Amino acid sequence: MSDLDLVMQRLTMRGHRITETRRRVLDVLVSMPAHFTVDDVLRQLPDVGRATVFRMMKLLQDLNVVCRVLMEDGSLHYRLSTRGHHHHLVCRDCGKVEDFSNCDVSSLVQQLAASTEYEIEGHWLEVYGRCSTCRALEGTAVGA
Amino acid sequence: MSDLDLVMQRLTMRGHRITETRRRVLDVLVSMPAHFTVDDVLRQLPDVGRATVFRMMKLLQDLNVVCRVLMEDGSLHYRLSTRGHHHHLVCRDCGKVEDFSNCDVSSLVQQLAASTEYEIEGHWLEVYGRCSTCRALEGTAVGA
DNA sequence: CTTATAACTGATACTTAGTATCATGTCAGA
DNA sequence: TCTGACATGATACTAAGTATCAGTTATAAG
Repeated sequence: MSDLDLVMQRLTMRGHRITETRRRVLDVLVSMPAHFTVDDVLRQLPDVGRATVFRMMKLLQDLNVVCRVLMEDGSLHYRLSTRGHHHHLVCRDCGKVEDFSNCDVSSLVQQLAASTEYEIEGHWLEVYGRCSTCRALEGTAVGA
Repeated sequence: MSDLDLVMQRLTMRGHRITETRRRVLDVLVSMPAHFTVDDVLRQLPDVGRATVFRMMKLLQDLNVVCRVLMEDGSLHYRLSTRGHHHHLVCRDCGKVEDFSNCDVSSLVQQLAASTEYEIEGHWLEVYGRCSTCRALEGTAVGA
């Protein structure tokens, strides 16, 4: 059973319907690069409505199929989610996104909880930098 | 010398001018709650142009006077910045925002740098939870 | 295999956040 | 006080997302 079928199954399990449009959007999503916008998706599916794709992205966020990435410029993109809690390491040159979940924010969170008396329920962490490929490229660039 | 004067000084030092509008916007900013939107500011200054306030917010971000807060719903608000690098602890009930800078993300960052060969240049961390006040309130609430 | 209906769709219009343009106004240095 | 670069406000625009609504379709009950 393919990943797409799994998503379909999760949809029906939640009382949602499997439609041709949803199938087509999902097909496009898996072919997308590291991160994308709704308009990227729409460009590949000109006959699908804007609202439909936005509705679907919200659905897929609930289902943990996609998540949002906060870019360094403050804009939010979408991306296929690895299952469960994770964070993003974003290359600010090529835009590549890597996940990591071995985040030891937990100790920080405990520390915070103790010092502030907050009941911590979640966190959002994005790390920005430059991937090895982009660093290598800069080494060979002229103007660098 | 007041905080506002300090900001003015920083503006002139960077070659910007002190205008009546800027003074008025700054006055409003310091009277704002924990976080706010540009429209919150505009409501208090109906005769100031939208673009002007947005321009000013960008300027003030450069000057480290304000920063942006990512709310749990994904919307971005502004807030007066504590000087320098820090993160936000946001109460999802009352919206209160606290800063913390004793973040030991540095060890995490080092770990990431080693395992991914990224050159890490920055990070964004927001922690969500419920402050002690809101937790206490829930204890007394009926429907809880 | 029908059929009823709740869910889905696309169009449209709207909202919110922010940017671009441009003619007018004004700060601040010479 | 003059002057030009900087700042302003109006306007129009873009981008991201939501609301509404009439028409379509999946699906499950009969």
